[in-house]
Amino acid sequence: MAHPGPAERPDCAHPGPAPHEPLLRAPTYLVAELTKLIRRESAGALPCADAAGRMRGPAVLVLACVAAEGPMSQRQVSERLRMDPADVVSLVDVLEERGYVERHRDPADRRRYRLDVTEDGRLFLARRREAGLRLNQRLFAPLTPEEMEQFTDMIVRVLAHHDPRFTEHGPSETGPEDAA
Amino acid sequence: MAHPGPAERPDCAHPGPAPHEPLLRAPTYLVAELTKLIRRESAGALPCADAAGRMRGPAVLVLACVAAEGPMSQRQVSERLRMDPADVVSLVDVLEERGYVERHRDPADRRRYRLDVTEDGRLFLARRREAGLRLNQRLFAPLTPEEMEQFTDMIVRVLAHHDPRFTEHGPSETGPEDAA
DNA sequence: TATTGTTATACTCTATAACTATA
DNA sequence: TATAGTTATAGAGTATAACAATA
Repeated sequence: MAHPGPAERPDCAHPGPAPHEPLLRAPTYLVAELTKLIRRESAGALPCADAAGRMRGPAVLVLACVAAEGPMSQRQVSERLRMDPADVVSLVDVLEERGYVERHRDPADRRRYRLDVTEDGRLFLARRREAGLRLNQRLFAPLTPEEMEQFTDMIVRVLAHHDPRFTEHGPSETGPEDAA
Repeated sequence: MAHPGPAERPDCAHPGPAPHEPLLRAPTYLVAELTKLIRRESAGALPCADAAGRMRGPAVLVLACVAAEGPMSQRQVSERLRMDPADVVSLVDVLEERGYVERHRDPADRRRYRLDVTEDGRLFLARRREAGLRLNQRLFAPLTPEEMEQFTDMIVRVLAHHDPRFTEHGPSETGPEDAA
């Protein structure tokens, strides 16, 4: 075929450039597209350290959480990361199998585990973090460092407005209702 | 009051409002959290116009695309929205079933369809768009209009750097490699 | 285009076991 | 003790979205 252009649209010469205008300014659409871009660019760019290719986003998140906040229970992980407790189970399974965390029963409350990061876990996390920095540089190359700062600040502010996890000083009493 | 706030634990150093610092500044993590927030806030806030609850994100996207850029083929839709052609099929099925678009064979090339939006389709889109605006106001309440503008601009710039669909004047020859 | 199937993620529901509080 | 209520984990199952293989 000669060209894949629209047959009967003389005013639209180019085959597939930009998505339609109204969407181009819809923040939720843009965030969704950005997420898809991140997914595409992340593929293969981050160490997964697993023949089966596990150790993806959520698993790394759990590992980072335990590494940063010290020994904690699975319940606490699920609260910090706002993940479903049911999903944390299998993620910790993977981490434990890889030797990145260890499950010990908490003697104070034997219902819960005490998750401990291993040295291997910290090593993996360090490698992953470095790869993440390179990825970010590539991903957000068009933004100046100041803009990058503004960008993350704005997201944190939006998140904090709806989610007490992102407030500076712990869960506050003010919520989304204030400005709604 | 159903705040899923972290449980107060006297034996834990700081019972833990905010996720750990390194993550708090990682843009890709923040974007992922923002996406989850959008999902949560969107639930029930947008008209789905379907007993089965279809007409979700992707279907509306396809409808908006056809509505904004005029009659086009499914292949063109998949290119504009960077969706898998296989997924466009079932989305158009839903839209057709709802009476929002019509499939006509393109007389110029009978292999492809010519998708046309119906009046019902435009009506639904208008309602949906209005609900979307209200949702955005609630979602991004902490940002000033200027910041909102900067925010969307920055995302578009980042997207354009990796994806020719988002360049102003159609697919250009310059790509991510230029500044990488 | 269409069909079929796979995978990742997020969420729902239920079950079991261990804890807490109280009579 | 006994009883009831709560919490931590586990497991099965569902829904959406992205994607691969093939007709």
